[in-house]
Amino acid sequence: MAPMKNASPVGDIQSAIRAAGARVTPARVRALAALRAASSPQTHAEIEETLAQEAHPAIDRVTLYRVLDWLCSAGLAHKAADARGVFRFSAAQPNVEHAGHVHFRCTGCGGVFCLKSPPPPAPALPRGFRLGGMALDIRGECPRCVRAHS
Amino acid sequence: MAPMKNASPVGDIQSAIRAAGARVTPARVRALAALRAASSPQTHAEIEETLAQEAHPAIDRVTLYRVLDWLCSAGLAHKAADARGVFRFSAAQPNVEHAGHVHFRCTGCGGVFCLKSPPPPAPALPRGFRLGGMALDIRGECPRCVRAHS
DNA sequence: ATTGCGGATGCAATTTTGTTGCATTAGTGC
DNA sequence: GCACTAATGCAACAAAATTGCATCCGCAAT
Repeated sequence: MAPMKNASPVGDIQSAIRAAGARVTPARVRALAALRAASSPQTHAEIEETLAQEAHPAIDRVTLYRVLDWLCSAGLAHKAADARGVFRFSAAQPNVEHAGHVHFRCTGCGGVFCLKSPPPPAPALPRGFRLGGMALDIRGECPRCVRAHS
Repeated sequence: MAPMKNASPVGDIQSAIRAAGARVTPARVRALAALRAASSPQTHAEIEETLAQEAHPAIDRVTLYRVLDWLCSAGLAHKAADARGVFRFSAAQPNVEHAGHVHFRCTGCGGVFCLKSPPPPAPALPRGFRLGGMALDIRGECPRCVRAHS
């Protein structure tokens, strides 16, 4: 099993959730704790199984989906599809500002890494086009997957 | 819709399939032709819809899955999960380099436009990371949708 | 503490995406 | 043309993710 190294104090988790302007519920606390304790990006099923072994009341499948999506929209987690096409969730590293830099997505494990590089300037658009948003998607393999793959 | 510029001669496709040591069937020819004509990696559903509009007998959903997987195992196509977790297929050995320009996706009509702008330089990666690909996804509205929307 | 509001949850049902089994069809070499 | 078998089509299945709605509970005002 994955070693549980980075267990966050419950207080940190609660204040992180509260700081995002939402209610502190068991589902959110436990899901975020599981994400932070995990040593690699987890699928919904893996998180569900982890939480099921916790001697607390089980969390509904759908609720877990919604909690995970909320964590992402709150900036507390990242969501990315792995090589099999299933979503993997990982805890966002605290103290990192997520505007103004680029994300690297590992196609092997689905992990998201923050690069120091600033985002590129928007290219010139032809007449009439209206710019909505821009996403520089860098894909590749993280060091661990590079080793495991060979 | 995306313009169909890069249609391969049917003979090329047939010999490519034959060279892979397999039978030349309508499903394989049409699927590979659709992939080569596409201006961006296509999902199974998109390819299916494209082929359905072709006034030929429809190709079964499962057959298309198997054909696409076969094209990949034969080295004629590539398969990769996109950000939504859906597999996208693209023709291998592209005569058209799709790494040499940027795509603009209209959030209104879903159309994809190829911009002339060169892609930004790849940011420096930390040690151990292997760069797989880079996609600058620009979203917004195309001129027609800008007019229709206001 | 009590109460009320609305966000959060649980449950059922549905959609989307992809796979497996098997009988039938059709491409290819002869 | 004929036979052999890869390839197809159909049905059923399975996994992953979403939607609708009634109920519950965190939390702030009282």
